[in-house]
Amino acid sequence: MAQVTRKPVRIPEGGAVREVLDRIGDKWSLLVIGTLREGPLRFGELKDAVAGISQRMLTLTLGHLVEDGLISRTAYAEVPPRVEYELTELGRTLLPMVISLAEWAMAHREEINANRTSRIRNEEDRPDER
Amino acid sequence: MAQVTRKPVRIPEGGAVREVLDRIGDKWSLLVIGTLREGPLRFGELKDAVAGISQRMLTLTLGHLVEDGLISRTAYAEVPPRVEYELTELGRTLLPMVISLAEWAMAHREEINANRTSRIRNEEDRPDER
DNA sequence: CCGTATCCTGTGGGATACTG
DNA sequence: CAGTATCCCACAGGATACGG
Repeated sequence: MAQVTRKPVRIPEGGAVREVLDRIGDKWSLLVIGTLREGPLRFGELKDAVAGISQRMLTLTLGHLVEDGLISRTAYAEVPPRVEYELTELGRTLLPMVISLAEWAMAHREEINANRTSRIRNEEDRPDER
Repeated sequence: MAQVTRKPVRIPEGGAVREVLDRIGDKWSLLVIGTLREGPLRFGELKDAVAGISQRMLTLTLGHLVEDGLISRTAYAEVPPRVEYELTELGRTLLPMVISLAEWAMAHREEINANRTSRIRNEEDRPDER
């Protein structure tokens, strides 16, 4: 997702979709939201739960989501600092889709992989058909 | 979405979600899929319907989606070439989520924008609080 | 009309090191 | 523990021109 830098893009009305996709359609947002479905989590817990995410990206992603009002951030002034992130009302309205998407992903992963590798094999089998 | 270049990323099991998100979570895939909800469309029609997409990206996106078996491509050997794209069975199973997502986007766009701009204003009001 | 081939830039995002 | 600060570059993706 590059060069979205607020182009003119008049976009009749489906623009709203683009706009929101530019927000939650990045590499980690949906994953983070889905991870918070059970309840609040600390920074470190999220880091562990969302496998593969870097500290930097978790910070940034959380920042955006808090900014957009999808999750809330609560910092407890304790000795080892503790910060908890939790879905807001708004964030929770997004949850059903995230969960559906995740389930769809799990259910059809194999099929998609099969499709694409079979197609690749077909192309490789005919070295020069152009 | 950069450097997804098939990292090792062991990811316990939510990896399936990452994998699928890497496919349909790009800038245009969901938009294209949503646009095909009514039925088959020609290349040019898609280009017009998906506001803002470049010819190149439409070609690439369609290519991936066909590869993954989410949409089908039918070329008619006519004088001005005609090519139609249509959701496959698999692709249609994804439609409910895409539509929900789009509706959610339209419904909450304002709210999200309000959240973020109010926050930005707060920061700007205090020019030097660092 | 439907692409494909190039070229080129912006930026997403990882790695690493440092603070309160 | 929970970030911030830098550095850095692979690559998404726009613009443009050409081809069947």
